[in-house]
Amino acid sequence: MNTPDRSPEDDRRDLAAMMVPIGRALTAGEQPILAAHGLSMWAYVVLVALADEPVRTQAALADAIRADKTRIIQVLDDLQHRGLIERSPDPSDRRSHLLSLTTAGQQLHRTARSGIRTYERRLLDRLPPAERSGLLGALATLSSLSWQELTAPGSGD
Amino acid sequence: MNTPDRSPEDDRRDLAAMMVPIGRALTAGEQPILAAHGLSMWAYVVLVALADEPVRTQAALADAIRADKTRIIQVLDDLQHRGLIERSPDPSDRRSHLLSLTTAGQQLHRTARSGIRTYERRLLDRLPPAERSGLLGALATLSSLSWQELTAPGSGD
DNA sequence: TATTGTTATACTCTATAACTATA
DNA sequence: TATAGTTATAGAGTATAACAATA
Repeated sequence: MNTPDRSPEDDRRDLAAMMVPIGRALTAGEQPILAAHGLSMWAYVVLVALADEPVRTQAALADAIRADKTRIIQVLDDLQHRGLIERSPDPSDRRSHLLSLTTAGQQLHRTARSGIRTYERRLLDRLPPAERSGLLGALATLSSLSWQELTAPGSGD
Repeated sequence: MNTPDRSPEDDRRDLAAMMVPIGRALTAGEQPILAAHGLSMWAYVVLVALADEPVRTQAALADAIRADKTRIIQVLDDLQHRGLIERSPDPSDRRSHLLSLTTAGQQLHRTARSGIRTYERRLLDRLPPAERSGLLGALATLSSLSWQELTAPGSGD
């Protein structure tokens, strides 16, 4: 049995062992920025999800942000009471609520997102340009892959 | 107030919004590989931490892997019962246990790590070379930063 | 019968407090 | 008294089950 070829790249920590702690740090870094606007992480995720276009049901929203439908109810309650989102009963199906941002919600989303971008820019400035653009490109590419492709690549995807 | 300059890079999802789900997927992708060797994620993390050199106390190990000292006890119990690690009482201070891998533990670590690398290689093969090397470089750079530098970059670090 | 939204419950993971044995 | 390891307990976050309203 020969020693397999090892590229220099192989002498590194496992991907998840680097990615997960960095993700935790990013979350921790965003937290005070969001808290300054009275937003929890889930509340911000909801604002982001509704920013592009309204969503027809709470279940669809939960699905889109990979959350449990029971988990976002209190988040939606709070956002609604603060006038940041609207829950309009669908006249054609009174079971479901059309979810959309109010003007105040749109503004808060833009403000919070801007704060997060400033934070991210400061962090990314510590990376050499090639790493910075490679990271952003790789994250975009990986984000576009399905769960199956991410968790079992090369096995019939 | 003018519209601020926006580079094309700014038209993307938030870093954490991409990094955290990818980290979860990587963890999920590793899980069956580890389970095939009877290893939990924490058990694997312990093997990795002990692979380079023994650790003098359980508290120091917990610290090194960012775990609570109470959390790794059952993991250590299991690894010890399976003959993968040794807990040798320190003769000079019988409160503490020197932790080290047995030969079987070293072998299992190498085997599991190799399986994980194969998985990661298949996934990384889906990335263009520049993204792949940029990602690995960026993850290494970011991993080397302190918590303070990651969560509050540019504010006196 | 199935689905939307909701509430109540249980489960998992993690952290805190309290104990023992050594020092 | 302080520390290493352990056990027991409590807390946060999450998912599951059960319910009422509507289709």
